[in-house]
Order: sequence, then structure tokens, then C-alpha cells
Amino acid sequence: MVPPPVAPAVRDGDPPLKDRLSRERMLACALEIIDREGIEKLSMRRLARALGHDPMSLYRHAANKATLLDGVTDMVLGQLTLEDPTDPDWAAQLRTVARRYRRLALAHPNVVPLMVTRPLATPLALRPRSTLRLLEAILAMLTRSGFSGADALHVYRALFGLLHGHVLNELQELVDNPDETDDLLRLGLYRLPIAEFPLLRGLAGPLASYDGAAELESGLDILLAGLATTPQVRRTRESRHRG
Amino acid sequence: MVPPPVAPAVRDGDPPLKDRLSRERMLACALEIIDREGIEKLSMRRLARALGHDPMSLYRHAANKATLLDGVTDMVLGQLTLEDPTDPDWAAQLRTVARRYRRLALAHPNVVPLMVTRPLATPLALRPRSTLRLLEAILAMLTRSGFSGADALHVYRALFGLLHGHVLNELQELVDNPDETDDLLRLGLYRLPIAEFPLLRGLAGPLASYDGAAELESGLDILLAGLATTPQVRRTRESRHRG
DNA sequence: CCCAACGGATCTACGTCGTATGACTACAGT
DNA sequence: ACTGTAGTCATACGACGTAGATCCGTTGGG
Repeated sequence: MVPPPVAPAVRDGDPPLKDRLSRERMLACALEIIDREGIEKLSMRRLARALGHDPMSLYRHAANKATLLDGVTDMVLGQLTLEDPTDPDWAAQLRTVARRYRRLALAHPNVVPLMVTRPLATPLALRPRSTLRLLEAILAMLTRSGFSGADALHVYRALFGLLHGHVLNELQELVDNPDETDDLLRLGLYRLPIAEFPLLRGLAGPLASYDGAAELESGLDILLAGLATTPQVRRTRESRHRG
Repeated sequence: MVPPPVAPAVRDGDPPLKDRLSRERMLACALEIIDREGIEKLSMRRLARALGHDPMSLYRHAANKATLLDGVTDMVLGQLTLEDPTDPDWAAQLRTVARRYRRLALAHPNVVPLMVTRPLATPLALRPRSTLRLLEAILAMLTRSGFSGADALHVYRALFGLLHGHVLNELQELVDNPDETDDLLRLGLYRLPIAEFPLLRGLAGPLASYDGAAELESGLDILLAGLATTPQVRRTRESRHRG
């Protein structure tokens, strides 16, 4: 009578290998919950239940819930890297990063609030490492292309300003009643009093046919064109001082 | 034994007049708490305590906590209006709106996460009325200046994309240790391994001397210049079709 | 081969949260 | 006087994040 299988939890050699808890499994599972049900449905207890563990076990791999969330965004943003840091066409590089950032955001819309707001609560140097690595890589790429450090920083900021803004815009195109075919009804615009919102109500069509990819491209066109002609950057690139 | 005056709560005629609870007082108090201590410190119970009322009273003026938060952001954004909707210089109008948006964000940094992310959870037509009123006013101003409705929408989106992105950028310039005079220490950059982040560590100066106002202006320069020359918008403005 | 020590996993417990329910009060209109 | 109607509050429930104590499988020393 070696194992009277009373314990429902601990099987023989089975569990230690099978559901060994790792930081990666934990973060992946958290991401899944967030993707499926939204951020506010993710609790430590629920996550632990989904992993088949005790809630307290999670604290072995994350100091608290906030850093767990940071870990999730870090994991998502970690997928964003510079394709080829030595490619001399800096504008093209930035374009691909931008497109891939957009794809990431669309793939994980529920994580976007974290991606854009977590940095507000974290001093630069304590940000997720993947973010910092990407920043460093972009700075390196830009300085290789002739930008001063300060200007490279400027460009990085402009790019991510655009990206954050764009992604927030695009994800706002949420519909009120997706089944409805008429744009006015689908967007819920019929609720708005015509007298007060004549123009807005008239724009159901354009609102409904928002094309995020095209919108981002035109934003990038404007930004990159602007970066090439805006005084302080051009001057620095031509005569190569510090900024 | 009708009323053994057990109830410690209800005094005579004193409280009903004195601290009458109104939606405005409630939202104002909530904003104060958020400004002072941050969003996650605002709970219904704490807010009620601060107002000298029972927590449940709050639900008379807000359906739940989420709509209370919406009310707070609505109140903040409600301060943002078009100065003079008939001014024909649309670019100047947009510039002032942008500057005032930035001022608002800086005045209430802890509300910014709400301002940028609440719309993600709310279909357009159910957004706070102040937001929608501003949108309508901007659309009206732009169409008066010759934009088609669709293009006006495009411009609105571009502007607020820029604003959201910029504000998120600017507020990230948080410091690790504000008392320190040396930039490298103040930003916490010393934590980063030099080998992995040489450029980033070298940019302590530029990072520390970020000038949000100037940054926004240059963003606006680029955007407005771009809007004036980007093909689809210019074409539409010249020959006035629908978009 | 036993035992002690160690370290990760788990249990229990505390205080707080959002809010459903429903009782009580104060006044408005009949 | 009676009946809504709207504001206030007391109580209660279930879920939350996590501190602290406890347990237990592994391992290294005798």
C-alpha cells in the first residue's frame, strides 16, 4: 500500500515535471487571460487557478501584481525588435518597426492600455528591459545613420508618440452593436441628438470605414517628411554637431 | 418603542443642508484625491469618507465606479473648448486647443491614463459629452474652413493622435530620485549596464533637459505642415468632393 | 541510512474593495 | 391621511492582494 491515492494534489512523479511553474508559463497564461477577457478580469487568484497552483506561488516569480503586469507588457513588447540594425535606410527601418508595433497592438488590444501607461509609473531606468533594448537599438541605428544622440532621441520620441497616438486612435473604433449593418446604428450614433451633433452624426460612413493601416502610413509619411525638413534636425545632420 | 434613538448618524436638521451631496462635489473630490494620491488610491469608500457620507450614497450620482471615473475625466476634458469657433485660421485654432490640452494634462497627470484609455472601453456615442462636444465643435470649425467632413475627421484624429502621444511622452520624463543633481543619478541611468546601453547612458543630458512645450510645438509644426501638403487632404480641399 | 537544514509550495488570515439588498426618512402631489 | 419618489444609510457577500506561518520534498553531512 505504497500510494493510497488520497491526495488529489500531489501525484507521484507526475506533477513536478508536468505543471512546474515558471515565469514564462505564468506570464503566457496571464497574457491569455488578458487577451480573452480583459485586464480587469485578471486577478492573482484567477491566474493561479488557471495554472492549477496556489495563488501564493505566483509571488515566487513576481514581486506583486504590478510587476506581473509589467512582465506581461514586457513579453509583448519583447517581440518588437529592429529587423536589421545595420540597414542604412533609417526611415525604412522605422517604418517596419512602426508597422510591427501596430500589428502587436492589434493582436493584443487589451494589453495596449498597459503598453502606453505603465511607463508613466516607472522611471526610465526601471522600464522593462525589452523596451530599453529596443530604444538602445534604435538610437544605435540612427546614430549610425548620422544623427546626433540628442536628435536620435528626438526621432525616437516622435516615432513612439505617433505610434501611441495612432494605436489609441485605431482601437477606439469600437462598435456599439456589431451585428447591425447600418453604420449609424452600429456605431450607436443614433443616440446623439441631431440638433447638437449634426456633423458627427453625418460622418457615420467615414467613421465606419476607418483604415488603420493606411492611417498609420500617412502618419509616417508626414512624420518622416517632417523629420527630414524640420530645422534643428536637418541642421544637425548636415553639420554634425552635438544637439 | 418607536424610536429608541440608537442611530448615531442622523442628527436633527443639521446635516441635510450642510453637506448636501451633489454630483459636482463628488467628482471634484474624486479629482482631488486622484491628483493628490493617484488613481489606485481612489476607492468608493475613501471618496465617501472624504465627503463625510456613506459609500452607498455615491451610487445615487454614479452607476458604478467606472462611470464615476468617466465623470472625472469628463470634468477635466470639459475645460477644453474651442476658443472662438468662427475664427477662420483653423491651424491657429488647433494649436491653441493642443496647447490647452497639454496644460490640462500637466495639471492633472494622474488623470492622463484615464483620458487616453477610457475611450478604448466606450463606444463613440457613449463617450463623455464634453469630448463629443469638442469633437463636434472642431468638425464644425474645420468644415467652415473648407474641409470635407471626412477630412475634418481625419484632421481631428491626427491632432489627438499627436496629443495623446505627446502627453504620454512628456509625462514619462519621470525621475527616479528628484533630489540628485547629477542627471545620470537622478534618472537612475546608472543602473543600466554600460556594455548593453552605451548610448542611452550617454544621453542623460538630453533626457533631463526635455522641453515639452517646444516638443509639442515642433510636433504641431510637422503635423500642420503635413496636413497642408498630404495628397488626399489637399486634393479634397481644392476640389471639394466628399472623402 | 538517518537526520538536519533549506527552500519552494501551500494554508490561513487580515483588511479592503465594489456593490446588491433593503430599511428608513423627507417631502410632493393627490 | 396616503402614496409615491428620491435620497440616505446599515448590513452583508464575495472577491481581491498579499503578509506570515506552516508544511514538505530534496539534499548534503554524519
